[in-house]
Order: sequence, then C-alpha cells, then structure tokens
Amino acid sequence: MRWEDLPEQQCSMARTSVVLGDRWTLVILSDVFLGVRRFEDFQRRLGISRTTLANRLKLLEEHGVLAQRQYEDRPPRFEYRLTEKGLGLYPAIIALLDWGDEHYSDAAGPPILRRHKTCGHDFHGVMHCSECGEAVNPRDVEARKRAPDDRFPEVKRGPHTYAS
Amino acid sequence: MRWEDLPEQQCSMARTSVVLGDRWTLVILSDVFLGVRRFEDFQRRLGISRTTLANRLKLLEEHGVLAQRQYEDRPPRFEYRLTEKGLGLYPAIIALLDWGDEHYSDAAGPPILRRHKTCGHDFHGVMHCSECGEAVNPRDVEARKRAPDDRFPEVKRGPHTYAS
DNA sequence: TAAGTTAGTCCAACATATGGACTGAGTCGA
DNA sequence: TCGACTCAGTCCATATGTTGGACTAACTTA
Repeated sequence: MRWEDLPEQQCSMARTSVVLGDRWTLVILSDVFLGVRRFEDFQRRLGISRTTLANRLKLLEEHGVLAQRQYEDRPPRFEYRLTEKGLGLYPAIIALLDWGDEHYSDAAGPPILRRHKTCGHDFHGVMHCSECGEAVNPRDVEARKRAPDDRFPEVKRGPHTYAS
Repeated sequence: MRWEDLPEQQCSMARTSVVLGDRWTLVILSDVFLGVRRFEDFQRRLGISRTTLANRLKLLEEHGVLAQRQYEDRPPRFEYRLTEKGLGLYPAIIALLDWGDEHYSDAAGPPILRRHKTCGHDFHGVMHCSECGEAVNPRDVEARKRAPDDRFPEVKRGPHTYAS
C-alpha cells in the first residue's frame, strides 16, 4: 500500500497519521503550543529546512489544524495559529511530551516544565475515562470493531494481554 | 539540521519524534495495542512494505518500546510485545485515536470502539492534571524552561494565548 | 512430494528531505 | 536615497527513505 492510500483506510490512526505522521510535524506542533507562530521562528528554533517547513505548515493548514492570520498590514505578514481542531491535539501533545520527559530526560530533569495555572503546580497528564472519571490503564481497555467488515482481517493469537 | 541530529536537542518532542515520527510507526503501535504481535499480521493488516515494516519494528525494539519474545520452538518464531516503556505510550495513542475518531469518522461513527472494562462503558480519554485531578485545558497551561540556555532562542510575540 | 506458513532480505524505481542560493516586498537609520 | 535588514517563502541538485516484487530459509501439513 502506498502512503497516499492510507486515508481511505477505516482506521482512525491511519487517518491521523496522514496529518501528523512525519518527521517534523509533531515537533512543529509542540512549538505551536508553546506560542510559536511565525515561519522564521519555527525555522530558527528547529533548524528544519525551509522547504520542508513550508510544506508541513501548508499541510497542517489544509487539514484545518492551523490557520493563517494577518498580524501586520505593511508589509502583509501572516502567522500560524491553532484552530479548535488543532487545540484538540493538546492531550496527545501532552502525552507525548510527558513520555519523552520520562524516558529521555538527562539527569537535571525535563527541559521544559508545564504548570497548571488552575492549581499552580507543575504537572504531567493522566488519562482518565470520560464515563467513570477513573484513570485508564491499558489493561482495562477492550477494543472491538463497530461493525463487521473486511478491512481488519482476523489475527491469530492467544489470550489478549498487553505485556509480558 | 538533519533528522539524525534531532535527538541531541533538548526538546522532549524532538527526542520522541525520533522514535515515533514517521509515516508508519503510530499506525503500527495502535495495532500493537489492539493485540497484533506478528510480522505477517502487521504486513497483511496495514499493507506496509515488508522492508519498511522490518525497519520500523527494529527501531522500536532498539528504543525499548517493543521486545521480541519467542512463542514457538520449531521453527523458532518471535513476536513483538510492548515493554513497560511501550505501554507508557497508551495515553498518547488514545489521545490520537480519539482525535481521529472525532475529526475523520464517517457518518456511522468511529470504526473501532474502546470499552473501559472497569466501568463497562465505551469511552474516550480526558487528560487530567496529575496534581489537582482536574481536566486540563490548554489555555490553563503555562510552559517555562527549566534553566536558561541558548537552545531555545527567544521569540517575538505578543501576549500568550493559544487560539484566536 | 507439493503447497503453505512465517519472518525476513535484496534490489531498482520512485518519492521525499536537504541546505543553500535566490526572490520580493517592505522597514529602518544615516 | 542608499545599504542593511526582516520576513516568508520558492527553486534546485543532491542525499536519503519508501515502494513492490522476487527471493531465501526453516519448518509444517495434506
């Protein structure tokens, strides 16, 4: 299967990966959530090639994750801002940053700290169930297809557990 | 900057992207969380090229996200299982799947439903603060550098808000 | 004995990412 | 009004990554 055919798949992750699944997009987005909005700032901070940056920003705009907005008349200048759809990625960004903090920080700790203004503390994200409000453990989740179709051929395997 | 230099960056997302930031890895991982473990099953379900699949699985193993484990003696056969580090990606996977479900489902709804066995309901993830337990809104989060360094040049911008 | 299963590797063709130079509209200071 | 600077890109030849298809190799099953 070619990459271009992925969005036709039923799987939500396949569709999500079309937007986020490349080497730079997640890094760009985490910068956006830090408040970076301008082409030159992304380029300077990340060291990404200008061509690739332009392509990524265009893709994110086409997918409605970012929107361009004029911040200056003369000369006309535009910045990239998160849409509501883009804001919806915050839990994913937090989860990925927390994971990176946990597994790839040096001895001094994570390079960037996030403070929850509501309670005043530095925090990390904890994923909770929308229905009962409890923290979710992967072993307590059971996935099933909405309706039978032939997109997900059955898989041979034993009892379903997540890790050894 | 070349892709190979990213892990030397301080940013946790840069380091995370080295492992997850390509076209297939997130899709492979979401399959792993559905219980898929074998080379042939990944290949059949995803239609990914065998070369790329072998490369991705090797990378995930090198980074300690998956571990190979023998499930058959003769002929010797191995399957890929999540490590504890890999299990730690579950919140991110849930968040990305929920986002895909919300924005890319067809009229009939998301293709795969997840049930929280603890409470018995289909659910989506809600990101909560580890300190106060409240749900986290991106606008309530303030990021700051741990210590001053020159890796994150200052950025010109106005008051910090996340969206228009 | 022939066909099937599983987990790969190898290869040439194609697609994407790279840095560096360049464009173009405008500002700023002397 | 001149030269230097800012910002947001585009263009291009080279380098790297992805693709499908054929192939290997060890075993099992009919």
